[in-house]
Amino acid sequence: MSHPDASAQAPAPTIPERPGLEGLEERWDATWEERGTYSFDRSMDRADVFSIDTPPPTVSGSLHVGHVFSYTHTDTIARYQRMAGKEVFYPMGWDDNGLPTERRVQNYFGVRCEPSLPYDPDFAAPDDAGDPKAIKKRGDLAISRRNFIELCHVLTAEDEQAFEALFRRLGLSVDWAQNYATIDERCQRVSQRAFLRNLARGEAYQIEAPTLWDVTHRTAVAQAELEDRERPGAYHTLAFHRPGDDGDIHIATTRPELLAACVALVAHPDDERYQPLFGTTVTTPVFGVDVPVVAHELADPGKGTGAAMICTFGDTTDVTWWRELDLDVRAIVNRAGRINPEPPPGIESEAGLAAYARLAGKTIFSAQAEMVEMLRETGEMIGEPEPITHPVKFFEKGDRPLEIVTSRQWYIRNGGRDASLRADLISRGDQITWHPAYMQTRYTNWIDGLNGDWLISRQRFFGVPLPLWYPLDADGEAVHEAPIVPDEADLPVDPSSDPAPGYDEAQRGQPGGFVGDSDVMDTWATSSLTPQIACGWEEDDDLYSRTYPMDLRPQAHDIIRTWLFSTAVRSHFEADAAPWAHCALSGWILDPDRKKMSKSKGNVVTPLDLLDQHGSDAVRYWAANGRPGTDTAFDDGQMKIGRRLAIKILNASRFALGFGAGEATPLDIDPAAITNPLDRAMLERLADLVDEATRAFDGFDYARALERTETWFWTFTDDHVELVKARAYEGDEAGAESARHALRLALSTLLRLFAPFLPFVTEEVWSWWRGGSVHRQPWPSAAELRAAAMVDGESVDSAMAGAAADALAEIRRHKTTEKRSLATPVVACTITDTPERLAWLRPVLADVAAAARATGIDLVEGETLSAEVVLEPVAD
RNA sequence: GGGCGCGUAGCUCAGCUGGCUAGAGCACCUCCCUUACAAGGAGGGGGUCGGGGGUUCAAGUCCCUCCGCGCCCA
Repeated sequence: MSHPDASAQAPAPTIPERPGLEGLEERWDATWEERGTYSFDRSMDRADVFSIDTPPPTVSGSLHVGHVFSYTHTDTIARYQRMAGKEVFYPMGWDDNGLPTERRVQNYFGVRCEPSLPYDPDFAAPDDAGDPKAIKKRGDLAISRRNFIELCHVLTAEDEQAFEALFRRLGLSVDWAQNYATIDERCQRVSQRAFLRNLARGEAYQIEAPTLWDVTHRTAVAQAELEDRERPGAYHTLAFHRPGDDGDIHIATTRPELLAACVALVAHPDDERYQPLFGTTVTTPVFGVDVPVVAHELADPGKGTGAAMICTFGDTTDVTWWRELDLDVRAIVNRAGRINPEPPPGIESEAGLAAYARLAGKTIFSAQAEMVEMLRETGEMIGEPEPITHPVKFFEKGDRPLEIVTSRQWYIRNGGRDASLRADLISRGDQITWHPAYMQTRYTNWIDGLNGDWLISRQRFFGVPLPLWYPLDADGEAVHEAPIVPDEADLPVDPSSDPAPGYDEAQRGQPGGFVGDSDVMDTWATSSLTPQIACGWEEDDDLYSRTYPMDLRPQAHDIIRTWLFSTAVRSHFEADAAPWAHCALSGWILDPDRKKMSKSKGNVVTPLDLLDQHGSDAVRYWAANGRPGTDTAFDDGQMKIGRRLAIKILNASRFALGFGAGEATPLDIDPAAITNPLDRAMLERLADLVDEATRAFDGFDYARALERTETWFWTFTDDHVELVKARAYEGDEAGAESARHALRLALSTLLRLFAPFLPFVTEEVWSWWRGGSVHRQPWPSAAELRAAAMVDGESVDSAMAGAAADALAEIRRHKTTEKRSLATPVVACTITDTPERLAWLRPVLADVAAAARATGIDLVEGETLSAEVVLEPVAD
């Protein structure tokens, strides 16, 4: 069964006198919506479906040129697959989950999320929303998490509409009935259900451990969210004391403020300077704490003095040392990024306690200054701090260096601690075809470099809550080892406002009662489930069976480590399968200075302006020229060329359809009428083009398909159209009909080849003379074209078309060189060429002569192509 | 420091498993209103394919090395 848009009757032709591009976007978007041109037909079998795991754009913010770029790539593939016979499942999602939205909602409404508050069903958005002055006056309103999330929906709904409008304008062939939003009820349900199943199977676990911590956002962050930034710092050389009078050991550190947290000194086992000291004890400066000297390969003999202090915890290496060397914990930094008021165990001397008191409560920054001051006072700092620049770990959305604090967090296994899972996930990569192929290396490398499991709990509000409660013992302490889980049928739940199963809300926080887990899940813990969400996992079995695993994941290459990898993890656990057959990694848009375009650099062009200025087809043309995986320069010159191409298609179509138009009967294409050798040679070449474009698209190389089609089309208009023009207008009946039917067949083919790239102009022209939507037509068939080019089972040599074009070009060259109009009649002409090429030329010579305005052309055998041309004398 | 990618005309880029004199578009110069299109057409100039070395009958293409740029990870 085919889509109704495919089979509609061809109308009587209506060809505008002066066709134009203006207004095509609005008109055709409305028509497609009305006809359901892109709606998914869920009666199709899995084998006939092509399903796309569309990236949900972050709704808090705006779409930029990069979105236009990469979403167009996917759309060209979607449109090709649809025409190639697949029913395309092409949903859109909105990513409204997470920090960016949270911040906007806080600021816009002047509210603060307080997860301990109960849900207030009567809460209404503050009247002074969007008025910063009024909000500042009244202060932030504390509201429950569920109320907070409701406000997020209010704000994101507006953005979602604007995003949809832009994507429609761009011509994405998305089925807008398949939308989802990562914070909507369905996504929360899927996300919580997947977590519960991970938990039940032992793939999710909680542990109290040192954790990377962002002190600004007061949340734990995962390895995938880290980035290194170069920051100024300084090596401070500190003197540790050996027992008795054995002298000092000097160590260099960039974080002297953590001296109070020092639990050991470390050096490389092969470092001869320190070998005698391993196993001995030294005393820390200022605090006078005894710490062991230990050996570990991660200590770098070339750095500083070769010895380093291990603090709990200054960086991830400290964590490794602490774990592998079984050291004490002496934590001094709290979750607000300040020094704890109470001294850690081990600081006992009066002087040590007094020194610690000077640090207590200070920020990291001022603690460092204070510490340096104390070291100076005691003379235990050697020389002056030596300024350096070094990489410091940051949360990618944070602006203060990460600290490490010990806290209880939830994790999902991802191979970071398990070699066999790691190997399984790496080999999942082999079940996916990567476009371009080298991107798989990044996936493999990322997994290889993992150093821990995936931390998914976040101490934030606007996310999917962890669906967990904990019983409280008789003292009112949470029993974390015995989490209470909801029934799947009750999902989604919010433990901060829903009571734990088997308990009454009144028991919340009471000894013997329960407490809800107040954490939410990492955004990626939801977006890693987009295939499950979009395909209706455990929600719509029928849809799921027809769409999952999906065919294509398109995405940007910078989130292979996050989105792509985490999706692979979830699918591995949930379906024991790779989530998709293909993934296509798009590049970035660079500005003309070859820098990545970004808002902060102020070089972003708004997409709507671009679409207004150049037209959607023209912008799509530019985007589709960006090859898969390749960064592409922003270039409005390319958009102008795209616009010119679209106009050329209108005009060429007007010519090709001009014969017999105006009559009340539809224009037909009768292959039997195509008898002229030049027409047949053209169709042979067109068949080659179809083969090439098809091959390119099958390899997801849309850019190549476009480039070949475009080149062919310009040659077609410059050469073939000029060569057949006279015959089409005034040739004998058979010759004229052959030209006209061949032109229509070529046009029908070209419109379909261009349709994935230029959906508006091709649909416009299609509507002049054909029924239904071009976007539901079958992809052109090279075999049909070759069949149409045959007469009595014989085909012609396509080289005839080239010979004719070359001969015509030779005559044109003479006219141009003599500065005459191309319309100048030729009174005598002799063409010399090889016997082989003359044989090609002979059957099509009449068209060449007519196009050259020559009364006749003589042929002479020779070595190479040349022409002697006598033009009509210039009139006096 | 490790991994990946890139470097071809002034600009943006094609050039696939090595094979005619290295291509396209834009820009530039000259010419042409020709009944689809002047938002067009015909022609022209412009490149030691980042440097060096190697394999080969043959290298922009394969190998090594160096230089420069970008990204990812330490």
